[in-house]
Amino acid sequence: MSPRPKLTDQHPDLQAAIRETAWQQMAASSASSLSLRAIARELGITAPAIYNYFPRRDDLVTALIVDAFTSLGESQKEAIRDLPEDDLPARLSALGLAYRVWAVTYPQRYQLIFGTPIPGYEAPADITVPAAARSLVPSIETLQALLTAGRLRVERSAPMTPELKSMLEAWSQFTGGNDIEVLYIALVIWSRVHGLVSLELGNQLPSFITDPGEVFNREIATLLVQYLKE
Amino acid sequence: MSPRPKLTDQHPDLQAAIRETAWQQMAASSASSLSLRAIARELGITAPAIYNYFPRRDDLVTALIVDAFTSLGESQKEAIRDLPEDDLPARLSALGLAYRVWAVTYPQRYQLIFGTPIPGYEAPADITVPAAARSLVPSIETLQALLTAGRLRVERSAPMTPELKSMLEAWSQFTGGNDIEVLYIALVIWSRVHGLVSLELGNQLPSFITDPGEVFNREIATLLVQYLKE
DNA sequence: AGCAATAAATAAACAGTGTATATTTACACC
DNA sequence: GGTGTAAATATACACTGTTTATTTATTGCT
Repeated sequence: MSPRPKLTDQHPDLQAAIRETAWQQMAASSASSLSLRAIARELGITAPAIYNYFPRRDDLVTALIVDAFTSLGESQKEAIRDLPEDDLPARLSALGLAYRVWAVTYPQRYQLIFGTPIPGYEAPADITVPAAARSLVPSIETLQALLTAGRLRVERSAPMTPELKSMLEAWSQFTGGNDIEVLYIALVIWSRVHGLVSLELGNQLPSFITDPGEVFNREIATLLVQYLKE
Repeated sequence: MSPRPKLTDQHPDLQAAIRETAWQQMAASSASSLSLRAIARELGITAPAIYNYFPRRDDLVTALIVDAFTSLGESQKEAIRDLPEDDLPARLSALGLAYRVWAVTYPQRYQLIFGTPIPGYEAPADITVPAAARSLVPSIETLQALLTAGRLRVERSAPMTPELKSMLEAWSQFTGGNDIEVLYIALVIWSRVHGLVSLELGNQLPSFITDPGEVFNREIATLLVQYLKE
């Protein structure tokens, strides 16, 4: 085999092909089974060739994480696209349910983002945190609309310390003026939804919970009861 | 070196020494840096020698996971030991706060249990799930005591489907007759606490949340407001 | 058109991993 | 005191990510 294949012989977009093959292999077994050599074998190239597109394995992993976050963000937008803009409770509920559906549908993407399946890999926070924040946008917008409509119940929370308030205010300045109570509730709702999904996918729920979706659905319904009024 | 060292020359309890060294190395770097060969080097033995104590690497990992769950359970018991038995809100709060303190103190143990840091490792649910359930016992007992004292607010949750009810009843039968609403609330409180801690340790919280403990503390306080009455 | 520069691949090698096999030897027991 | 067993070693295999030097297709310049 010649050291450099003719343009016509090789993949049109090897960079994308590598990512795609990586996803295929992670779907076939688990997120931790990512292997540069295996990807190279599948694509009919040698392992070092990948280094032209991803200087280190970690760069490939980071690219995959961005892919996964994008997929999550899309699914969140999708979830409320066909719902009437004024049915805010329905939209909030749909966002929560869609989070779990996405995670159960693509467990590898979920594990890649929220687990730590790649040994020695440390996610660059400057890339992953904004990507994560982007997928939170639909919930933040919905909660803000609820507050504006006077339908968000904020009085049933414990008081905020000045420290908490100032952190949330910094965040608010960044998002362009969301109410800090909106940001807080978005954060804790996310973490509630995330917590349940994380335990479900990690097989950590008590074995009696044969259908975690049942618990999840009730928790979403309870969220509405706890945080919405009227 | 002779194929078998004299008893006086070797570690008194090699099995324990292997686990201990594994913890040391995971603490030194990360949970994913577990390596049989590195452990063997540290102990002055060869890698295959470990197979006398753990037939596969996964068996060592499972033993470590049990260790970690035991540590978590101890810390939960410890958290309420010195609190008066009748101050149930204080006990519930202490259990929640102790969960995070434990996780932040021993991130490797936490990652080992709830992350998936070991490639290709699949936890045997028949071992890990009971271990996880054991560390839930203190919260379940506290919530049950709250219900008995008429201080648990159960009316602010969404209704249960028959399916959910029957799963919880099976669980109740196993724990020896806890109220199913107690089990449900224990589960969702755990998942709420777990969700926040998981995002904090995974560095997934928005960068503005410079002190996640602040969010956590308010969430524990809010939990008390939402689920306790009087 | 021809030549130099660049870019993208290969080949080979290194250090590391988990694991299987065969071999050696210290210990325990009859 | 010999025998059997158990616990270690030595060796080897197949894998991993990564580095280096080498080769060659493509591109740009004169």
